[in-house]
Amino acid sequence: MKELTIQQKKVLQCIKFYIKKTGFPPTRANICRELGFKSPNAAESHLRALEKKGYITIENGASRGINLTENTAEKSQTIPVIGLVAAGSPTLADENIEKHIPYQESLFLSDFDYFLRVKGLSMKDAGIMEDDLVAIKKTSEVRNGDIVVARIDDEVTLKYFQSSGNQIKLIPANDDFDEIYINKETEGFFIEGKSVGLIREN
Amino acid sequence: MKELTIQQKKVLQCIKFYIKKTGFPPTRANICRELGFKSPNAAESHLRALEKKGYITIENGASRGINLTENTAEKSQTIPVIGLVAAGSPTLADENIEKHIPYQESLFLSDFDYFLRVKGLSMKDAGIMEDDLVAIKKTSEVRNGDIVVARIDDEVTLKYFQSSGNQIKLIPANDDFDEIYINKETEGFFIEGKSVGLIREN
DNA sequence: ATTTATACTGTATATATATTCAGTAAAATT
DNA sequence: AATTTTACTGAATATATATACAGTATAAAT
Repeated sequence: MKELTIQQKKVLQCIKFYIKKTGFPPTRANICRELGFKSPNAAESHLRALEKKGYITIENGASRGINLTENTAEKSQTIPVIGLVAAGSPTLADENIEKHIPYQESLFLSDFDYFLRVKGLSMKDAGIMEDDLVAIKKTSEVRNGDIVVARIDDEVTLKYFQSSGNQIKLIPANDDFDEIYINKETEGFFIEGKSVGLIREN
Repeated sequence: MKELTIQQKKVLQCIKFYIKKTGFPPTRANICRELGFKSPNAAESHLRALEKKGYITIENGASRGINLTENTAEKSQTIPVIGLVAAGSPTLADENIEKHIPYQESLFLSDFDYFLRVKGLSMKDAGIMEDDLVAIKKTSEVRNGDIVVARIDDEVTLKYFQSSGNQIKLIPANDDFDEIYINKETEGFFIEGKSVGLIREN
Protein backbone atom coordinates (compact mmCIF):
# COMPACT_ATOMS: atom_id res chain seq x y z
CA MET A 1 0.00 0.00 0.00
CA LYS A 2 1.24 3.45 -0.97
CA GLU A 3 2.77 5.57 1.78
CA LEU A 4 0.81 8.43 3.27
CA THR A 5 2.08 11.94 3.85
CA ILE A 6 2.06 13.38 7.36
CA GLN A 7 -1.06 15.42 6.67
CA GLN A 8 -2.86 12.48 5.11
CA LYS A 9 -2.02 10.38 8.14
CA LYS A 10 -3.49 13.08 10.34
CA VAL A 11 -6.70 13.09 8.34
CA LEU A 12 -6.93 9.28 8.47
CA GLN A 13 -6.37 9.33 12.23
CA CYS A 14 -9.01 12.02 12.52
CA ILE A 15 -11.53 9.84 10.68
CA LYS A 16 -10.76 6.82 12.87
CA PHE A 17 -11.04 8.88 16.03
CA TYR A 18 -14.30 10.45 14.92
CA ILE A 19 -15.86 7.07 14.17
CA LYS A 20 -14.70 5.70 17.49
CA LYS A 21 -16.15 8.68 19.31
CA THR A 22 -19.47 9.10 17.52
CA GLY A 23 -20.14 5.81 15.77
CA PHE A 24 -20.33 7.40 12.31
CA PRO A 25 -17.82 8.99 9.91
CA PRO A 26 -17.11 12.75 9.84
CA THR A 27 -18.25 15.28 7.25
CA ARG A 28 -15.75 17.47 5.40
CA ALA A 29 -16.67 20.26 7.80
CA ASN A 30 -16.08 18.01 10.81
CA ILE A 31 -12.57 17.21 9.58
CA CYS A 32 -11.86 20.90 9.01
CA ARG A 33 -12.93 21.73 12.55
CA GLU A 34 -10.82 18.97 14.04
CA LEU A 35 -7.70 19.81 12.07
CA GLY A 36 -8.08 23.58 11.79
CA PHE A 37 -8.69 23.81 8.03
CA LYS A 38 -10.64 26.81 6.83
CA SER A 39 -11.94 25.36 3.60
CA PRO A 40 -13.98 22.17 3.14
CA ASN A 41 -11.99 21.57 0.00
CA ALA A 42 -8.91 20.94 2.15
CA ALA A 43 -10.66 17.95 3.65
CA GLU A 44 -12.12 16.93 0.31
CA SER A 45 -8.71 16.82 -1.39
CA HIS A 46 -7.19 14.77 1.40
CA LEU A 47 -10.09 12.35 1.31
CA ARG A 48 -9.65 11.86 -2.42
CA ALA A 49 -5.95 11.26 -1.88
CA LEU A 50 -6.72 8.66 0.80
CA GLU A 51 -9.22 7.04 -1.56
CA LYS A 52 -6.73 6.97 -4.41
CA LYS A 53 -4.14 5.30 -2.16
CA GLY A 54 -6.65 2.70 -1.05
CA TYR A 55 -7.04 3.60 2.61
CA ILE A 56 -10.70 4.53 2.39
CA THR A 57 -13.60 4.24 0.00
CA ILE A 58 -16.01 7.10 -0.61
CA GLU A 59 -19.62 6.62 -1.65
CA ASN A 60 -20.25 9.53 -3.95
CA GLY A 61 -23.23 11.68 -3.09
CA ALA A 62 -23.76 10.11 0.31
CA SER A 63 -23.22 12.19 3.41
CA ARG A 64 -20.51 10.83 5.68
CA GLY A 65 -19.99 8.18 3.01
CA ILE A 66 -16.51 7.30 4.17
CA ASN A 67 -15.61 3.67 4.76
CA LEU A 68 -12.28 2.48 6.10
CA THR A 69 -10.67 -0.20 3.97
CA GLU A 70 -10.16 -3.63 5.52
CA ASN A 71 -6.47 -3.04 6.06
CA THR A 72 -7.18 0.36 7.52
CA ALA A 73 -9.91 -0.65 9.98
CA GLU A 74 -8.69 -1.80 13.36
CA LYS A 75 -10.37 -5.18 13.50
CA SER A 76 -10.23 -7.18 16.68
CA GLN A 77 -6.93 -7.37 18.42
CA THR A 78 -4.57 -10.05 17.30
CA ILE A 79 -2.02 -11.90 19.33
CA PRO A 80 1.09 -13.62 18.04
CA VAL A 81 1.62 -17.35 17.93
CA ILE A 82 5.19 -18.29 18.65
CA GLY A 83 6.60 -21.64 17.67
CA LEU A 84 8.31 -23.86 20.19
CA VAL A 85 10.61 -25.74 17.88
CA ALA A 86 11.68 -28.20 20.53
CA ALA A 87 10.38 -31.72 20.77
CA GLY A 88 10.35 -33.22 24.26
CA SER A 89 13.64 -32.08 25.62
CA PRO A 90 14.12 -28.35 25.25
CA THR A 91 15.57 -26.98 22.05
CA LEU A 92 15.93 -23.49 20.71
CA ALA A 93 12.85 -21.40 20.27
CA ASP A 94 13.90 -18.30 18.47
CA GLU A 95 11.06 -15.89 19.19
CA ASN A 96 9.63 -16.63 15.83
CA ILE A 97 6.16 -15.41 15.18
CA GLU A 98 4.27 -18.09 13.35
CA LYS A 99 1.14 -16.03 12.69
CA HIS A 100 -1.32 -13.75 14.39
CA ILE A 101 -4.73 -14.89 15.52
CA PRO A 102 -7.67 -12.78 16.64
CA TYR A 103 -8.55 -13.00 20.28
CA GLN A 104 -11.00 -11.75 22.79
CA GLU A 105 -9.70 -9.88 25.76
CA SER A 106 -11.77 -11.81 28.27
CA LEU A 107 -11.07 -15.23 26.78
CA PHE A 108 -9.11 -16.31 29.82
CA LEU A 109 -9.29 -15.12 33.40
CA SER A 110 -5.83 -13.59 33.21
CA ASP A 111 -4.55 -11.47 30.37
CA PHE A 112 -1.70 -12.88 28.33
CA ASP A 113 0.96 -11.85 25.87
CA TYR A 114 1.26 -14.56 23.27
CA PHE A 115 0.39 -18.10 22.30
CA LEU A 116 3.10 -20.73 22.32
CA ARG A 117 2.71 -23.54 19.80
CA VAL A 118 3.58 -26.76 21.62
CA LYS A 119 5.89 -29.32 20.06
CA GLY A 120 6.37 -32.72 21.58
CA LEU A 121 4.48 -34.55 24.31
CA SER A 122 6.52 -33.74 27.41
CA MET A 123 3.41 -32.26 29.08
CA LYS A 124 0.85 -34.74 27.81
CA ASP A 125 -0.35 -35.86 31.26
CA ALA A 126 -1.25 -32.22 31.91
CA GLY A 127 -3.48 -32.39 28.86
CA ILE A 128 -1.07 -30.38 26.73
CA MET A 129 -0.70 -32.04 23.36
CA GLU A 130 1.36 -31.48 20.23
CA ASP A 131 0.34 -28.33 18.34
CA ASP A 132 -1.74 -26.96 21.20
CA LEU A 133 -1.57 -23.20 21.71
CA VAL A 134 -0.67 -22.31 25.28
CA ALA A 135 -1.54 -18.76 26.34
CA ILE A 136 1.53 -17.29 28.00
CA LYS A 137 1.66 -14.33 30.33
CA LYS A 138 5.12 -12.78 30.45
CA THR A 139 6.20 -12.76 34.09
CA SER A 140 8.94 -14.11 36.31
CA GLU A 141 6.62 -14.31 39.30
CA VAL A 142 5.68 -17.94 39.27
CA ARG A 143 4.60 -20.36 41.98
CA ASN A 144 5.24 -24.01 42.59
CA GLY A 145 2.95 -26.05 40.38
CA ASP A 146 2.65 -23.39 37.69
CA ILE A 147 3.27 -24.46 34.14
CA VAL A 148 6.08 -22.17 33.03
CA VAL A 149 8.06 -21.25 29.95
CA ALA A 150 11.68 -21.63 31.05
CA ARG A 151 14.66 -20.56 29.02
CA ILE A 152 18.10 -22.11 29.48
CA ASP A 153 20.43 -20.28 27.13
CA ASP A 154 18.75 -20.61 23.76
CA GLU A 155 16.56 -23.52 24.72
CA VAL A 156 12.98 -22.92 25.70
CA THR A 157 10.74 -25.46 27.37
CA LEU A 158 7.32 -25.80 28.92
CA LYS A 159 7.35 -27.57 32.30
CA TYR A 160 5.88 -27.63 35.79
CA PHE A 161 7.77 -25.29 38.10
CA GLN A 162 8.99 -26.41 41.54
CA SER A 163 11.48 -24.45 43.61
CA SER A 164 12.90 -25.18 47.04
CA GLY A 165 15.63 -22.94 48.40
CA ASN A 166 18.08 -22.23 45.65
CA GLN A 167 17.20 -25.19 43.52
CA ILE A 168 14.61 -25.25 40.78
CA LYS A 169 13.05 -28.40 39.39
CA LEU A 170 11.42 -28.34 35.95
CA ILE A 171 9.08 -31.32 35.88
CA PRO A 172 7.58 -32.79 32.73
CA ALA A 173 4.11 -34.35 32.75
CA ASN A 174 5.24 -37.49 30.98
CA ASP A 175 7.17 -40.40 32.48
CA ASP A 176 9.25 -40.74 29.32
CA PHE A 177 10.93 -37.41 30.04
CA ASP A 178 13.37 -36.47 32.75
CA GLU A 179 13.17 -33.72 35.31
CA ILE A 180 15.60 -30.83 34.91
CA TYR A 181 17.50 -29.44 37.90
CA ILE A 182 18.88 -25.93 37.83
CA ASN A 183 20.37 -23.51 40.29
CA LYS A 184 18.48 -20.24 40.63
CA GLU A 185 21.62 -18.25 39.82
CA THR A 186 22.61 -20.30 36.81
CA GLU A 187 23.65 -17.99 34.04
CA GLY A 188 21.37 -18.10 31.03
CA PHE A 189 18.44 -19.42 33.04
CA PHE A 190 15.28 -17.38 32.91
CA ILE A 191 11.58 -17.79 33.51
CA GLU A 192 9.88 -16.26 30.48
CA GLY A 193 6.32 -16.56 31.69
CA LYS A 194 3.59 -18.91 32.72
CA SER A 195 0.63 -20.63 31.16
CA VAL A 196 -2.75 -19.08 31.83
CA GLY A 197 -4.80 -21.05 29.33
CA LEU A 198 -4.87 -23.26 26.30
CA ILE A 199 -6.49 -23.48 22.91
CA ARG A 200 -6.64 -26.48 20.66
CA GLU A 201 -7.86 -26.46 17.08
CA ASN A 202 -8.82 -29.80 15.60
CA MET B 1 -33.77 -2.86 28.68
CA LYS B 2 -37.28 -2.39 27.38
CA GLU B 3 -38.55 -4.94 24.87
CA LEU B 4 -38.76 -4.03 21.20
CA THR B 5 -41.70 -4.63 18.89
CA ILE B 6 -41.26 -6.76 15.79
CA GLN B 7 -41.08 -3.71 13.53
CA GLN B 8 -38.61 -1.96 15.81
CA LYS B 9 -36.44 -5.06 15.78
CA LYS B 10 -36.55 -5.02 12.00
CA VAL B 11 -35.42 -1.41 11.92
CA LEU B 12 -32.59 -2.10 14.38
CA GLN B 13 -31.46 -5.08 12.32
CA CYS B 14 -31.62 -2.90 9.23
CA ILE B 15 -29.34 -0.33 10.84
CA LYS B 16 -26.85 -2.98 11.94
CA PHE B 17 -26.84 -4.57 8.50
CA TYR B 18 -26.40 -1.22 6.78
CA ILE B 19 -23.44 -0.31 8.95
CA LYS B 20 -21.87 -3.70 8.38
CA LYS B 21 -22.31 -3.35 4.65
CA THR B 22 -21.33 0.27 4.10
CA GLY B 23 -19.35 1.30 7.16
CA PHE B 24 -21.70 4.15 8.06
CA PRO B 25 -25.27 4.40 9.39
CA PRO B 26 -28.31 4.71 7.11
CA THR B 27 -30.40 7.81 6.45
CA ARG B 28 -34.16 7.78 7.04
CA ALA B 29 -34.58 7.35 3.30
CA ASN B 30 -32.18 4.39 3.28
CA ILE B 31 -34.21 2.64 5.96
CA CYS B 32 -37.42 3.28 4.02
CA ARG B 33 -35.94 1.76 0.91
CA GLU B 34 -34.69 -1.32 2.78
CA LEU B 35 -37.96 -1.95 4.60
CA GLY B 36 -40.43 -0.71 2.00
CA PHE B 37 -41.73 2.34 3.84
CA LYS B 38 -43.10 5.14 1.72
CA SER B 39 -42.60 8.00 4.14
CA PRO B 40 -39.36 9.07 5.82
CA ASN B 41 -41.42 9.72 8.90
CA ALA B 42 -41.99 5.97 9.28
CA ALA B 43 -38.25 5.56 9.77
CA GLU B 44 -38.02 8.68 11.91
CA SER B 45 -40.68 7.47 14.34
CA HIS B 46 -39.07 4.08 14.71
CA LEU B 47 -35.69 5.67 15.28
CA ARG B 48 -37.11 7.85 18.04
CA ALA B 49 -38.71 4.79 19.61
CA LEU B 50 -35.40 2.94 19.50
CA GLU B 51 -33.73 5.98 21.04
CA LYS B 52 -36.32 6.20 23.79
CA LYS B 53 -35.83 2.54 24.64
CA GLY B 54 -32.07 2.99 24.79
CA TYR B 55 -30.98 0.90 21.81
CA ILE B 56 -29.50 3.76 19.83
CA THR B 57 -28.52 7.37 20.28
CA ILE B 58 -29.26 10.04 17.71
CA GLU B 59 -27.15 13.15 17.23
CA ASN B 60 -29.69 15.79 16.34
CA GLY B 61 -29.06 17.69 13.15
CA ALA B 62 -26.31 15.39 12.01
CA SER B 63 -26.80 13.30 8.90
CA ARG B 64 -26.59 9.58 9.57
CA GLY B 65 -26.15 10.53 13.22
CA ILE B 66 -27.18 7.13 14.52
CA ASN B 67 -25.00 5.36 17.04
CA LEU B 68 -25.65 1.88 18.40
CA THR B 69 -25.65 1.71 22.17
CA GLU B 70 -22.99 -0.44 23.82
CA ASN B 71 -25.48 -3.19 24.60
CA THR B 72 -26.84 -2.99 21.08
CA ALA B 73 -23.59 -3.09 19.18
CA GLU B 74 -22.48 -6.57 18.34
CA LYS B 75 -19.25 -6.59 20.17
CA SER B 76 -18.00 -10.07 20.14
CA GLN B 77 -20.56 -12.77 19.95
CA THR B 78 -21.14 -14.86 23.02
CA ILE B 79 -21.53 -18.59 23.04
CA PRO B 80 -23.08 -20.78 25.73
CA VAL B 81 -21.17 -23.11 28.00
CA ILE B 82 -23.09 -26.29 28.74
CA GLY B 83 -22.24 -28.49 31.69
CA LEU B 84 -21.56 -32.17 31.24
CA VAL B 85 -22.61 -33.41 34.63
CA ALA B 86 -21.23 -36.89 34.07
CA ALA B 87 -18.01 -38.14 35.55
CA GLY B 88 -16.25 -40.83 33.57
CA SER B 89 -19.12 -43.07 32.59
CA PRO B 90 -21.92 -41.12 31.01
CA THR B 91 -24.56 -39.55 33.19
CA LEU B 92 -27.35 -37.18 32.42
CA ALA B 93 -26.48 -33.82 30.95
CA ASP B 94 -29.62 -31.76 30.93
CA GLU B 95 -28.84 -29.07 28.38
CA ASN B 96 -28.08 -26.65 31.11
CA ILE B 97 -26.39 -23.43 30.16
CA GLU B 98 -23.70 -22.66 32.68
CA LYS B 99 -22.80 -19.20 31.37
CA HIS B 100 -22.00 -17.33 28.18
CA ILE B 101 -18.47 -16.45 27.13
CA PRO B 102 -17.32 -14.09 24.41
CA TYR B 103 -15.65 -15.61 21.42
CA GLN B 104 -14.14 -14.67 18.13
CA GLU B 105 -15.66 -16.09 15.01
CA SER B 106 -12.38 -17.27 13.61
CA LEU B 107 -11.08 -18.77 16.83
CA PHE B 108 -11.24 -22.28 15.43
CA LEU B 109 -11.07 -23.46 11.86
CA SER B 110 -14.65 -24.69 11.96
CA ASP B 111 -17.59 -22.78 13.38
CA PHE B 112 -19.26 -24.27 16.43
CA ASP B 113 -22.43 -24.03 18.45
CA TYR B 114 -21.51 -24.29 22.10
CA PHE B 115 -18.85 -25.17 24.62
CA LEU B 116 -19.20 -28.33 26.65
CA ARG B 117 -17.71 -28.24 30.12
CA VAL B 118 -15.92 -31.56 30.62
CA LYS B 119 -16.38 -33.57 33.79
CA GLY B 120 -14.25 -36.57 34.54
CA LEU B 121 -11.10 -37.89 32.90
CA SER B 122 -12.44 -40.42 30.41
CA MET B 123 -10.71 -38.56 27.56
CA LYS B 124 -7.51 -37.60 29.37
CA ASP B 125 -5.15 -39.35 26.93
CA ALA B 126 -6.63 -37.13 24.21
CA GLY B 127 -5.54 -34.15 26.27
CA ILE B 128 -9.07 -33.40 27.43
CA MET B 129 -9.04 -32.72 31.14
CA GLU B 130 -11.62 -31.99 33.82
CA ASP B 131 -13.27 -28.58 33.39
CA ASP B 132 -11.94 -28.07 29.87
CA LEU B 133 -14.32 -26.40 27.45
CA VAL B 134 -14.76 -28.42 24.28
CA ALA B 135 -16.10 -26.51 21.28
CA ILE B 136 -18.96 -28.55 19.83
CA LYS B 137 -20.40 -28.28 16.37
CA LYS B 138 -23.92 -29.67 16.18
CA THR B 139 -23.94 -32.32 13.48
CA SER B 140 -24.63 -36.00 13.06
CA GLU B 141 -22.14 -36.31 10.21
CA VAL B 142 -19.14 -37.69 12.01
CA ARG B 143 -16.22 -39.80 10.90
CA ASN B 144 -14.28 -42.57 12.57
CA GLY B 145 -11.77 -41.03 14.95
CA ASP B 146 -13.80 -37.90 15.61
CA ILE B 147 -14.40 -36.94 19.20
CA VAL B 148 -18.17 -36.85 19.45
CA VAL B 149 -20.90 -35.91 21.89
CA ALA B 150 -23.12 -39.00 22.02
CA ARG B 151 -26.46 -39.19 23.75
CA ILE B 152 -27.92 -42.47 24.99
CA ASP B 153 -31.32 -41.66 26.40
CA ASP B 154 -30.63 -38.94 28.92
CA GLU B 155 -26.94 -39.68 29.26
CA VAL B 156 -24.45 -37.61 27.34
CA THR B 157 -20.81 -38.49 26.89
CA LEU B 158 -17.71 -37.38 25.04
CA LYS B 159 -15.87 -40.22 23.27
CA TYR B 160 -13.97 -41.23 20.17
CA PHE B 161 -16.33 -42.42 17.44
CA GLN B 162 -15.79 -45.67 15.57
CA SER B 163 -18.41 -47.32 13.38
CA SER B 164 -18.27 -50.51 11.33
CA GLY B 165 -21.39 -51.73 9.64
CA ASN B 166 -24.29 -51.38 11.99
CA GLN B 167 -22.22 -51.30 15.14
CA ILE B 168 -20.85 -48.18 16.79
CA LYS B 169 -18.02 -48.16 19.30
CA LEU B 170 -17.60 -45.20 21.67
CA ILE B 171 -14.01 -45.34 22.82
CA PRO B 172 -12.64 -43.46 25.85
CA ALA B 173 -9.09 -42.13 25.89
CA ASN B 174 -8.32 -43.64 29.29
CA ASP B 175 -7.58 -47.27 30.08
CA ASP B 176 -9.61 -47.05 33.30
CA PHE B 177 -12.80 -46.67 31.28
CA ASP B 178 -14.60 -49.19 29.13
CA GLU B 179 -15.65 -48.94 25.52
CA ILE B 180 -19.36 -48.67 24.81
CA TYR B 181 -20.96 -50.73 22.05
CA ILE B 182 -24.25 -49.65 20.51
CA ASN B 183 -26.31 -50.60 17.53
CA LYS B 184 -26.92 -47.82 15.05
CA GLU B 185 -30.68 -48.24 15.33
CA THR B 186 -30.79 -48.34 19.11
CA GLU B 187 -33.62 -46.20 20.28
CA GLY B 188 -32.55 -43.19 22.29
CA PHE B 189 -29.08 -43.14 20.72
CA PHE B 190 -28.05 -39.97 19.00
CA ILE B 191 -24.92 -38.16 17.91
CA GLU B 192 -25.29 -34.59 19.14
CA GLY B 193 -22.17 -33.17 17.55
CA LYS B 194 -18.44 -33.31 17.36
CA SER B 195 -15.48 -31.56 18.90
CA VAL B 196 -13.78 -28.93 16.76
CA GLY B 197 -11.59 -27.33 19.39
CA LEU B 198 -10.82 -26.86 23.03
CA ILE B 199 -10.24 -24.08 25.51
CA ARG B 200 -8.74 -24.41 28.95
CA GLU B 201 -8.66 -21.66 31.55
CA ASN B 202 -6.17 -22.11 34.35
C1' DA C 1 11.71 21.79 -17.74
C1' DT C 2 7.22 20.28 -17.31
C1' DT C 3 3.98 17.80 -15.15
C1' DT C 4 1.92 15.96 -11.14
C1' DA C 5 1.07 15.74 -6.29
C1' DT C 6 0.61 18.14 -1.96
C1' DA C 7 -1.64 21.56 0.75
C1' DC C 8 -4.36 24.67 1.30
C1' DT C 9 -8.20 29.44 1.11
C1' DG C 10 -12.60 31.03 -0.44
C1' DT C 11 -17.04 30.99 -2.78
C1' DA C 12 -20.99 28.83 -4.56
C1' DT C 13 -24.59 25.44 -5.08
C1' DA C 14 -27.32 21.39 -6.05
C1' DT C 15 -28.97 17.96 -3.33
C1' DA C 16 -28.97 14.88 0.49
C1' DT C 17 -30.96 14.69 4.88
C1' DA C 18 -33.21 15.49 9.28
C1' DT C 19 -37.19 16.92 10.99
C1' DT C 20 -41.70 19.05 11.62
C1' DC C 21 -46.67 19.12 10.69
C1' DA C 22 -51.09 17.05 9.31
C1' DG C 23 -53.44 12.96 8.98
C1' DT C 24 -55.33 7.80 9.42
C1' DA C 25 -55.89 3.54 11.87
C1' DA C 26 -55.24 -0.29 14.84
C1' DA C 27 -53.44 -2.18 19.15
C1' DA C 28 -52.07 -1.79 23.84
C1' DT C 29 -52.28 0.37 28.19
C1' DT C 30 -54.34 2.79 31.95
C1' DA D 1 -63.64 4.68 28.19
C1' DA D 2 -59.84 7.51 27.45
C1' DT D 3 -55.11 7.77 26.53
C1' DT D 4 -50.92 6.27 24.83
C1' DT D 5 -48.14 3.59 21.77
C1' DT D 6 -47.44 1.56 17.43
C1' DA D 7 -47.32 2.00 12.54
C1' DC D 8 -47.62 4.14 8.97
C1' DT D 9 -48.68 7.96 4.30
C1' DG D 10 -47.80 12.35 2.36
C1' DA D 11 -46.08 16.97 1.92
C1' DA D 12 -43.05 20.69 3.17
C1' DT D 13 -38.69 22.79 4.49
C1' DA D 14 -34.58 24.45 6.77
C1' DT D 15 -30.10 23.08 6.78
C1' DA D 16 -26.39 19.84 6.55
C1' DT D 17 -23.29 18.16 3.21
C1' DA D 18 -20.76 16.85 -0.91
C1' DT D 19 -18.67 18.76 -4.44
C1' DA D 20 -17.33 21.68 -8.20
C1' DC D 21 -14.78 25.86 -9.58
C1' DA D 22 -11.23 29.49 -9.14
C1' DG D 23 -7.10 30.52 -7.07
C1' DT D 24 -2.10 30.43 -4.67
C1' DA D 25 2.14 28.16 -3.51
C1' DT D 26 5.58 24.58 -2.65
C1' DA D 27 7.53 20.03 -3.24
C1' DA D 28 8.22 15.84 -5.80
C1' DA D 29 8.38 13.14 -9.87
C1' DT D 30 9.22 12.46 -14.76
